[in-house]
Amino acid sequence: MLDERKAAILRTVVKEYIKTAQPVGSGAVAAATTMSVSSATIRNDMAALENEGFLHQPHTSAGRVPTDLGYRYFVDNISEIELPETESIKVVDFFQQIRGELEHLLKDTAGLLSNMTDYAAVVIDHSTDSATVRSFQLVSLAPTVALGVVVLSNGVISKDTVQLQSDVSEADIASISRAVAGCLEGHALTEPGPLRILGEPDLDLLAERVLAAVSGAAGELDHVYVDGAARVASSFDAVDSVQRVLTILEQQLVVVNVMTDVLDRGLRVAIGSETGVEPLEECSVVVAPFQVDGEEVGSIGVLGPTRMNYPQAIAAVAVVSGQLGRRLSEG
Amino acid sequence: MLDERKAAILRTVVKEYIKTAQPVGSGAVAAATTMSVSSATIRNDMAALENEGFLHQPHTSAGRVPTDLGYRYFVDNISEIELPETESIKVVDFFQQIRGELEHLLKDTAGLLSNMTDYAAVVIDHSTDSATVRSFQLVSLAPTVALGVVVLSNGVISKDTVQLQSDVSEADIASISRAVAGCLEGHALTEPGPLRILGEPDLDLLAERVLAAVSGAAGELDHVYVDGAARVASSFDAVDSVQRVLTILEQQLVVVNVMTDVLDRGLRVAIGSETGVEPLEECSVVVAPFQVDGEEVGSIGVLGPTRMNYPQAIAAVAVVSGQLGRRLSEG
DNA sequence: GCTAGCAGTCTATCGAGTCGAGTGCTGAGG
DNA sequence: CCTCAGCACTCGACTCGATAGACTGCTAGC
Repeated sequence: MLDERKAAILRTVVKEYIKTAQPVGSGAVAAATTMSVSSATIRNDMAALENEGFLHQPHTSAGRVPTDLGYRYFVDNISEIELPETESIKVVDFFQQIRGELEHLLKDTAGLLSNMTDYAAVVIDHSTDSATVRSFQLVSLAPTVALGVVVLSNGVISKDTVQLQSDVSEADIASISRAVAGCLEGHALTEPGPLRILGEPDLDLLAERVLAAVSGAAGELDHVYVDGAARVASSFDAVDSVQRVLTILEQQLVVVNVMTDVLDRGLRVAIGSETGVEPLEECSVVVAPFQVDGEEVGSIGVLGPTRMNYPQAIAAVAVVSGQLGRRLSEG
Repeated sequence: MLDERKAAILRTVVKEYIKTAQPVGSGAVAAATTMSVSSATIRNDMAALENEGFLHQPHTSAGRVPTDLGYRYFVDNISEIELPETESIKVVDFFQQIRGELEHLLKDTAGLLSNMTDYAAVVIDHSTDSATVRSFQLVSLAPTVALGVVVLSNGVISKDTVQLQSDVSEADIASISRAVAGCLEGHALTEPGPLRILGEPDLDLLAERVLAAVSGAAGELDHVYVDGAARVASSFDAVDSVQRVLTILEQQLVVVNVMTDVLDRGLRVAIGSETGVEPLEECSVVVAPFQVDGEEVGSIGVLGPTRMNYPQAIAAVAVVSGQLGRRLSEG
């Protein structure tokens, strides 16, 4: 545990470093706080903080830079999480005015969050896991290809093509369609009801395959929306850092894993190596789940440099996730 | 017009610069060619080439760098467009093995192209404009919200939500659904057939609104797939160049405009400012349309630095667009 | 028309020297 | 025991001058 003064010093070092991106010296800390101690005292404490692993000195005669541990202490002790009112109003307005498909809403939410924070933003939606099927239809595309189309209660559509070995008549397709629809409608896609027997072995087999294909496609339904990837570029000064991060951001699977992982560990913020992904060592992630009708159905987050404006990012993520949940609960 | 030797010199300068990213001197040109002239002669020609606008000298006592005009001459006079056989085989294999939805196919095609060239790749699909409707269904989502779902002959789904003023019974939704389906099925989404009159003014009005909404959504169907955006990072050495380019790549509308623009002007390659977009001044674009059954239904392209390996990129784009068209024509 | 040779130009690099920011330590004072 | 002014020290950043090297343009001879 840190005594109060050291904690204050650590806080100011982090804040200053976030602001200036330059190593922070004892003089700068003395100037930036209202503390009535001299820079010499601060120097002693900073040396101690370095020993304890919270700060790092790039070289003698340079100021200090926070370590991941330093940032960690900082975010664990943030008291005031507040967004300037103009910002919160922007968010509320955004969710009041937005109309249209769920997909667009989520994409635009990522855009909003990225805009507010100036980092890359991610929205992950698995509300589809718990949505119920409103309609199912099997549509014949080509002589031996059919497409199963599922409409879910949240307006999302899931589909999967099914290869048919031999020609199947339109009438048979229709009856398979009805049978599968019967066992899906009203249920979650992953938990279909019993499949009504059609009587013809060929068709029953096909119906089962269709059902398996369609409910199997449910796994792909973790929809991911990334926006503002370009913004992370300005946070780094080495081109290859930028490339590493962008490469990760392009792999949506990795992004999803990182975010769910962080949430599973009960964290809201993952700093540097805490992300668990080596190319993100210079990055931090701030996440929050969002809820619809009390149930967690997705998560949103931002990804930026470890030298991130945590209070602002945490506040933005919190407000947006709250408002997004509210908006989605309204339908 | 350039005499043969100057042309050869320009070619080598471009090739060397593409390879090394360093200004190319007369000595390097002499060493890289089989020409039996001395560096002094080459010097004279290079000075002339600079006067004519094909080369640029960053400063006295530096080698020369191609201008956009120099690249233009180079690409206009590329003779052998050939991909190493191993590469072409990779492409053919790729299209033989790939299965599944059109969307995944196109996304993976972008991935393939990016992989081959090491630049960002773009695939634009407007095959949906000419696809015919296989099925239409109106699904009720909430008391006053319904979703029109269109399944097209290429397996693509288009949808649009429709707000209903008042409660509409399930039976009425079904009859609207049938009416709209009747006038859409078998037609292109943009050219529906006549709408069957239901007799009830309220429902007819609603049916028209649904039809308008659904065929209006067709405009959004220009599907764009971008892959390998991260790769462009390594092509530049200034972080803000990277950011400018990435910002453009994130705006799919701009990307589509640039690519269709280039094709409309009858070009296959746009170099630097030829792209018509200011942030892409340091970039070049190589595009090709792809055809299904003889009809152009989309385009693919790569985006990289002006210092691009044009022969390789042009060859890759050509081969991939050809194979993609062939694959899609097979169904 | 070509080219060897040469003088001239400009960059990149290196070392020396200086500046300044910031440190750690010490010793005096509360 | 804590605080702090003072001081010597360290080390990166910047400047300057000199040097080396990469090219060039020009000239004069073949």
